[in-house]
Amino acid sequence: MSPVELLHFQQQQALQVARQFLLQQATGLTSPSSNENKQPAVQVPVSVAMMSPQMITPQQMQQILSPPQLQALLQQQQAIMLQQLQEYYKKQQEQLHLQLLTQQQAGKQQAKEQPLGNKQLAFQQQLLQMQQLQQQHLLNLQRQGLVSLQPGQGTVPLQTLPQAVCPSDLQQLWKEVTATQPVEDSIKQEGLDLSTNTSNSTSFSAAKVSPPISHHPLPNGQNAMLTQRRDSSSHEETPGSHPLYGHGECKWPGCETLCEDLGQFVKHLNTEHALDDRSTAQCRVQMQVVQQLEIQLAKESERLQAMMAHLHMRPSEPKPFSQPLNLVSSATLSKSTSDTFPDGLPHPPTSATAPITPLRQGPSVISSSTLHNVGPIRRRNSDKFCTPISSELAQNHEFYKNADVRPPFTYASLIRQAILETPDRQLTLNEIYNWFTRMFAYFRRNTATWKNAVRHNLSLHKCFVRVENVKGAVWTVDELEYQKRRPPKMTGSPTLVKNMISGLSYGALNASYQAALAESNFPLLNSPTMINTSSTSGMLHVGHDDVSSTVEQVNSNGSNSPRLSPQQYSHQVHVKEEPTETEDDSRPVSLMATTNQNVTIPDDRDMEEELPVEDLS
DNA sequence: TTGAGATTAAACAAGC
DNA sequence: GGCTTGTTTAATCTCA
Repeated sequence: MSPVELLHFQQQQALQVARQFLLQQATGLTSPSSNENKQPAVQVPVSVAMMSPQMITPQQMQQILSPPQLQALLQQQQAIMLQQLQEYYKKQQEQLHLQLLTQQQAGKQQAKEQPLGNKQLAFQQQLLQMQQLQQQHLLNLQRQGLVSLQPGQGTVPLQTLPQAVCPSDLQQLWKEVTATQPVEDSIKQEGLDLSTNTSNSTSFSAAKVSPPISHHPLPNGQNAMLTQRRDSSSHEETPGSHPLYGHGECKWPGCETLCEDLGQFVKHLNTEHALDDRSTAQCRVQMQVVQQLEIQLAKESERLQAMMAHLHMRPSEPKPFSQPLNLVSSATLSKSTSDTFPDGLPHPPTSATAPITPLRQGPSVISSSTLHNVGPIRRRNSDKFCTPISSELAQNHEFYKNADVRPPFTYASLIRQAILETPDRQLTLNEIYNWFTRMFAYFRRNTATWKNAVRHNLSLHKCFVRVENVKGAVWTVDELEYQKRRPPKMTGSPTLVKNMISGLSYGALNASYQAALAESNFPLLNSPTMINTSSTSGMLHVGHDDVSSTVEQVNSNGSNSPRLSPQQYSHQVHVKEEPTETEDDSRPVSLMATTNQNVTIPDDRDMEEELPVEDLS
């Protein structure tokens, strides 16, 4: 993208931001209910609210444009925004004045009964509010650096500017106003005195001012650039530009005094809008306006969150379901989710549903980047990063049970989980099938496919040991083999190791959600299902199963080596008798056949004796 | 680009 | 013979 294109793009963005704000302002002004809302104000950073989602980050801009270009760009944006805002406010003022005149004429007929019509007063108040809204918005813009003093304003006595009042000063003003004048009086005074300028010549003292532009850093780091731009001596902007000065007249609420140039305006500002009861009352009203705006913003934000929650959670869809943990795709969604649900976790679905998608979908339907279940993406994050599948299933049990979403786990991990969930750590093939269908809606169809896969996995992986008992053949898990089967891949990666330490390495989980899950996952890591104490599956590892279980965590813990952890290593020494590729090569049968033959023995006792014998071989 | 792992499909055998 | 269970191979896909 060339600088010219970027410039144009930025201008469009600035226009869009201005339009969005104007729309919000219009909504707030025309909404009668907004004035009735007396909820506590919610502090919402306007800089965030104003941020356009598609806005290019300052880092990107800095990479593309040179500092002078950036300065010119920002100045252009601000000029456009300011111009649009001023035009809008002027139109609003004209419209309100028109309505006011109409009401005044109508009010004259009722003047005998009501010296001052309520409607007229309401209009006046609305006009006042609108004007103060304009001022407040300009103040906000300036505080954020979106609108700044123009280069030519370097001569302006900044201490006289109303936006120079810092919050503490406003609080002081507030105290003064509340101590001297009731709110109603101040409003009424403003309402009746919109076009008069009767203030005295008291001026702001330097002690009561703060720097003209507060140094709230913008979230995207634009502060530095804007500061730099303020020091710039460039151009373009007409020197006679001021937030309260436009179209040759004073924009102070209710003033509209014509000023030929900025100097005259400044003089007018110092004399007519100095610190007095009237100005403090205006500040007080302005604070109320701000409060209402914040309430309105809070309402709109809440509405937005509800909309997003609706669109993502689809509660009214015929197949509602909650998203599993790793469905949260963005910080925004995460925020909305956490706001919607106090526990910060997606709530399980409340109703059983039919399969969401009849299509065969990729395992990683639940990746962070793919919120929706589309695309044959495969990602078995559980195996890759030793995901505590038990915790995942525990937290999203209802989801997987009802939603036709393929679980993001490998067949092997699912089979292992099914086996480990049983008290005796063993399952027949049919019981494994039942566990799959019971736990996952996804496995209630295409049975031939996934059952074949289950059988294939059971036979393929050495970690699954077939044991024949009196009831027939059952499958158990050799935890050690399971760990050996998948050596850690996070070799030397501090980040991954760190994630593993936390036990939250869902891979697809975003950082915020990982943080939210931290507490809930740790206890689950120690859940009984994660501790393998089965004597059956343990075979020769009786007494080591806890270690084996620990290995899963210890592995995650710190070993930055692809080799086994100390526990595993000692284990490996101890169980070196287990079939290895070399040993199998010397055998006439395959590894799997050997393993299975070794363990497919009449009873556990023989089985336990078998392997030490193999050790000797 | 490549290798490893996972998935899917299929063939085949054994047992009931 | 049909079904289930179990084994094995091969092709394909995904990801690091």
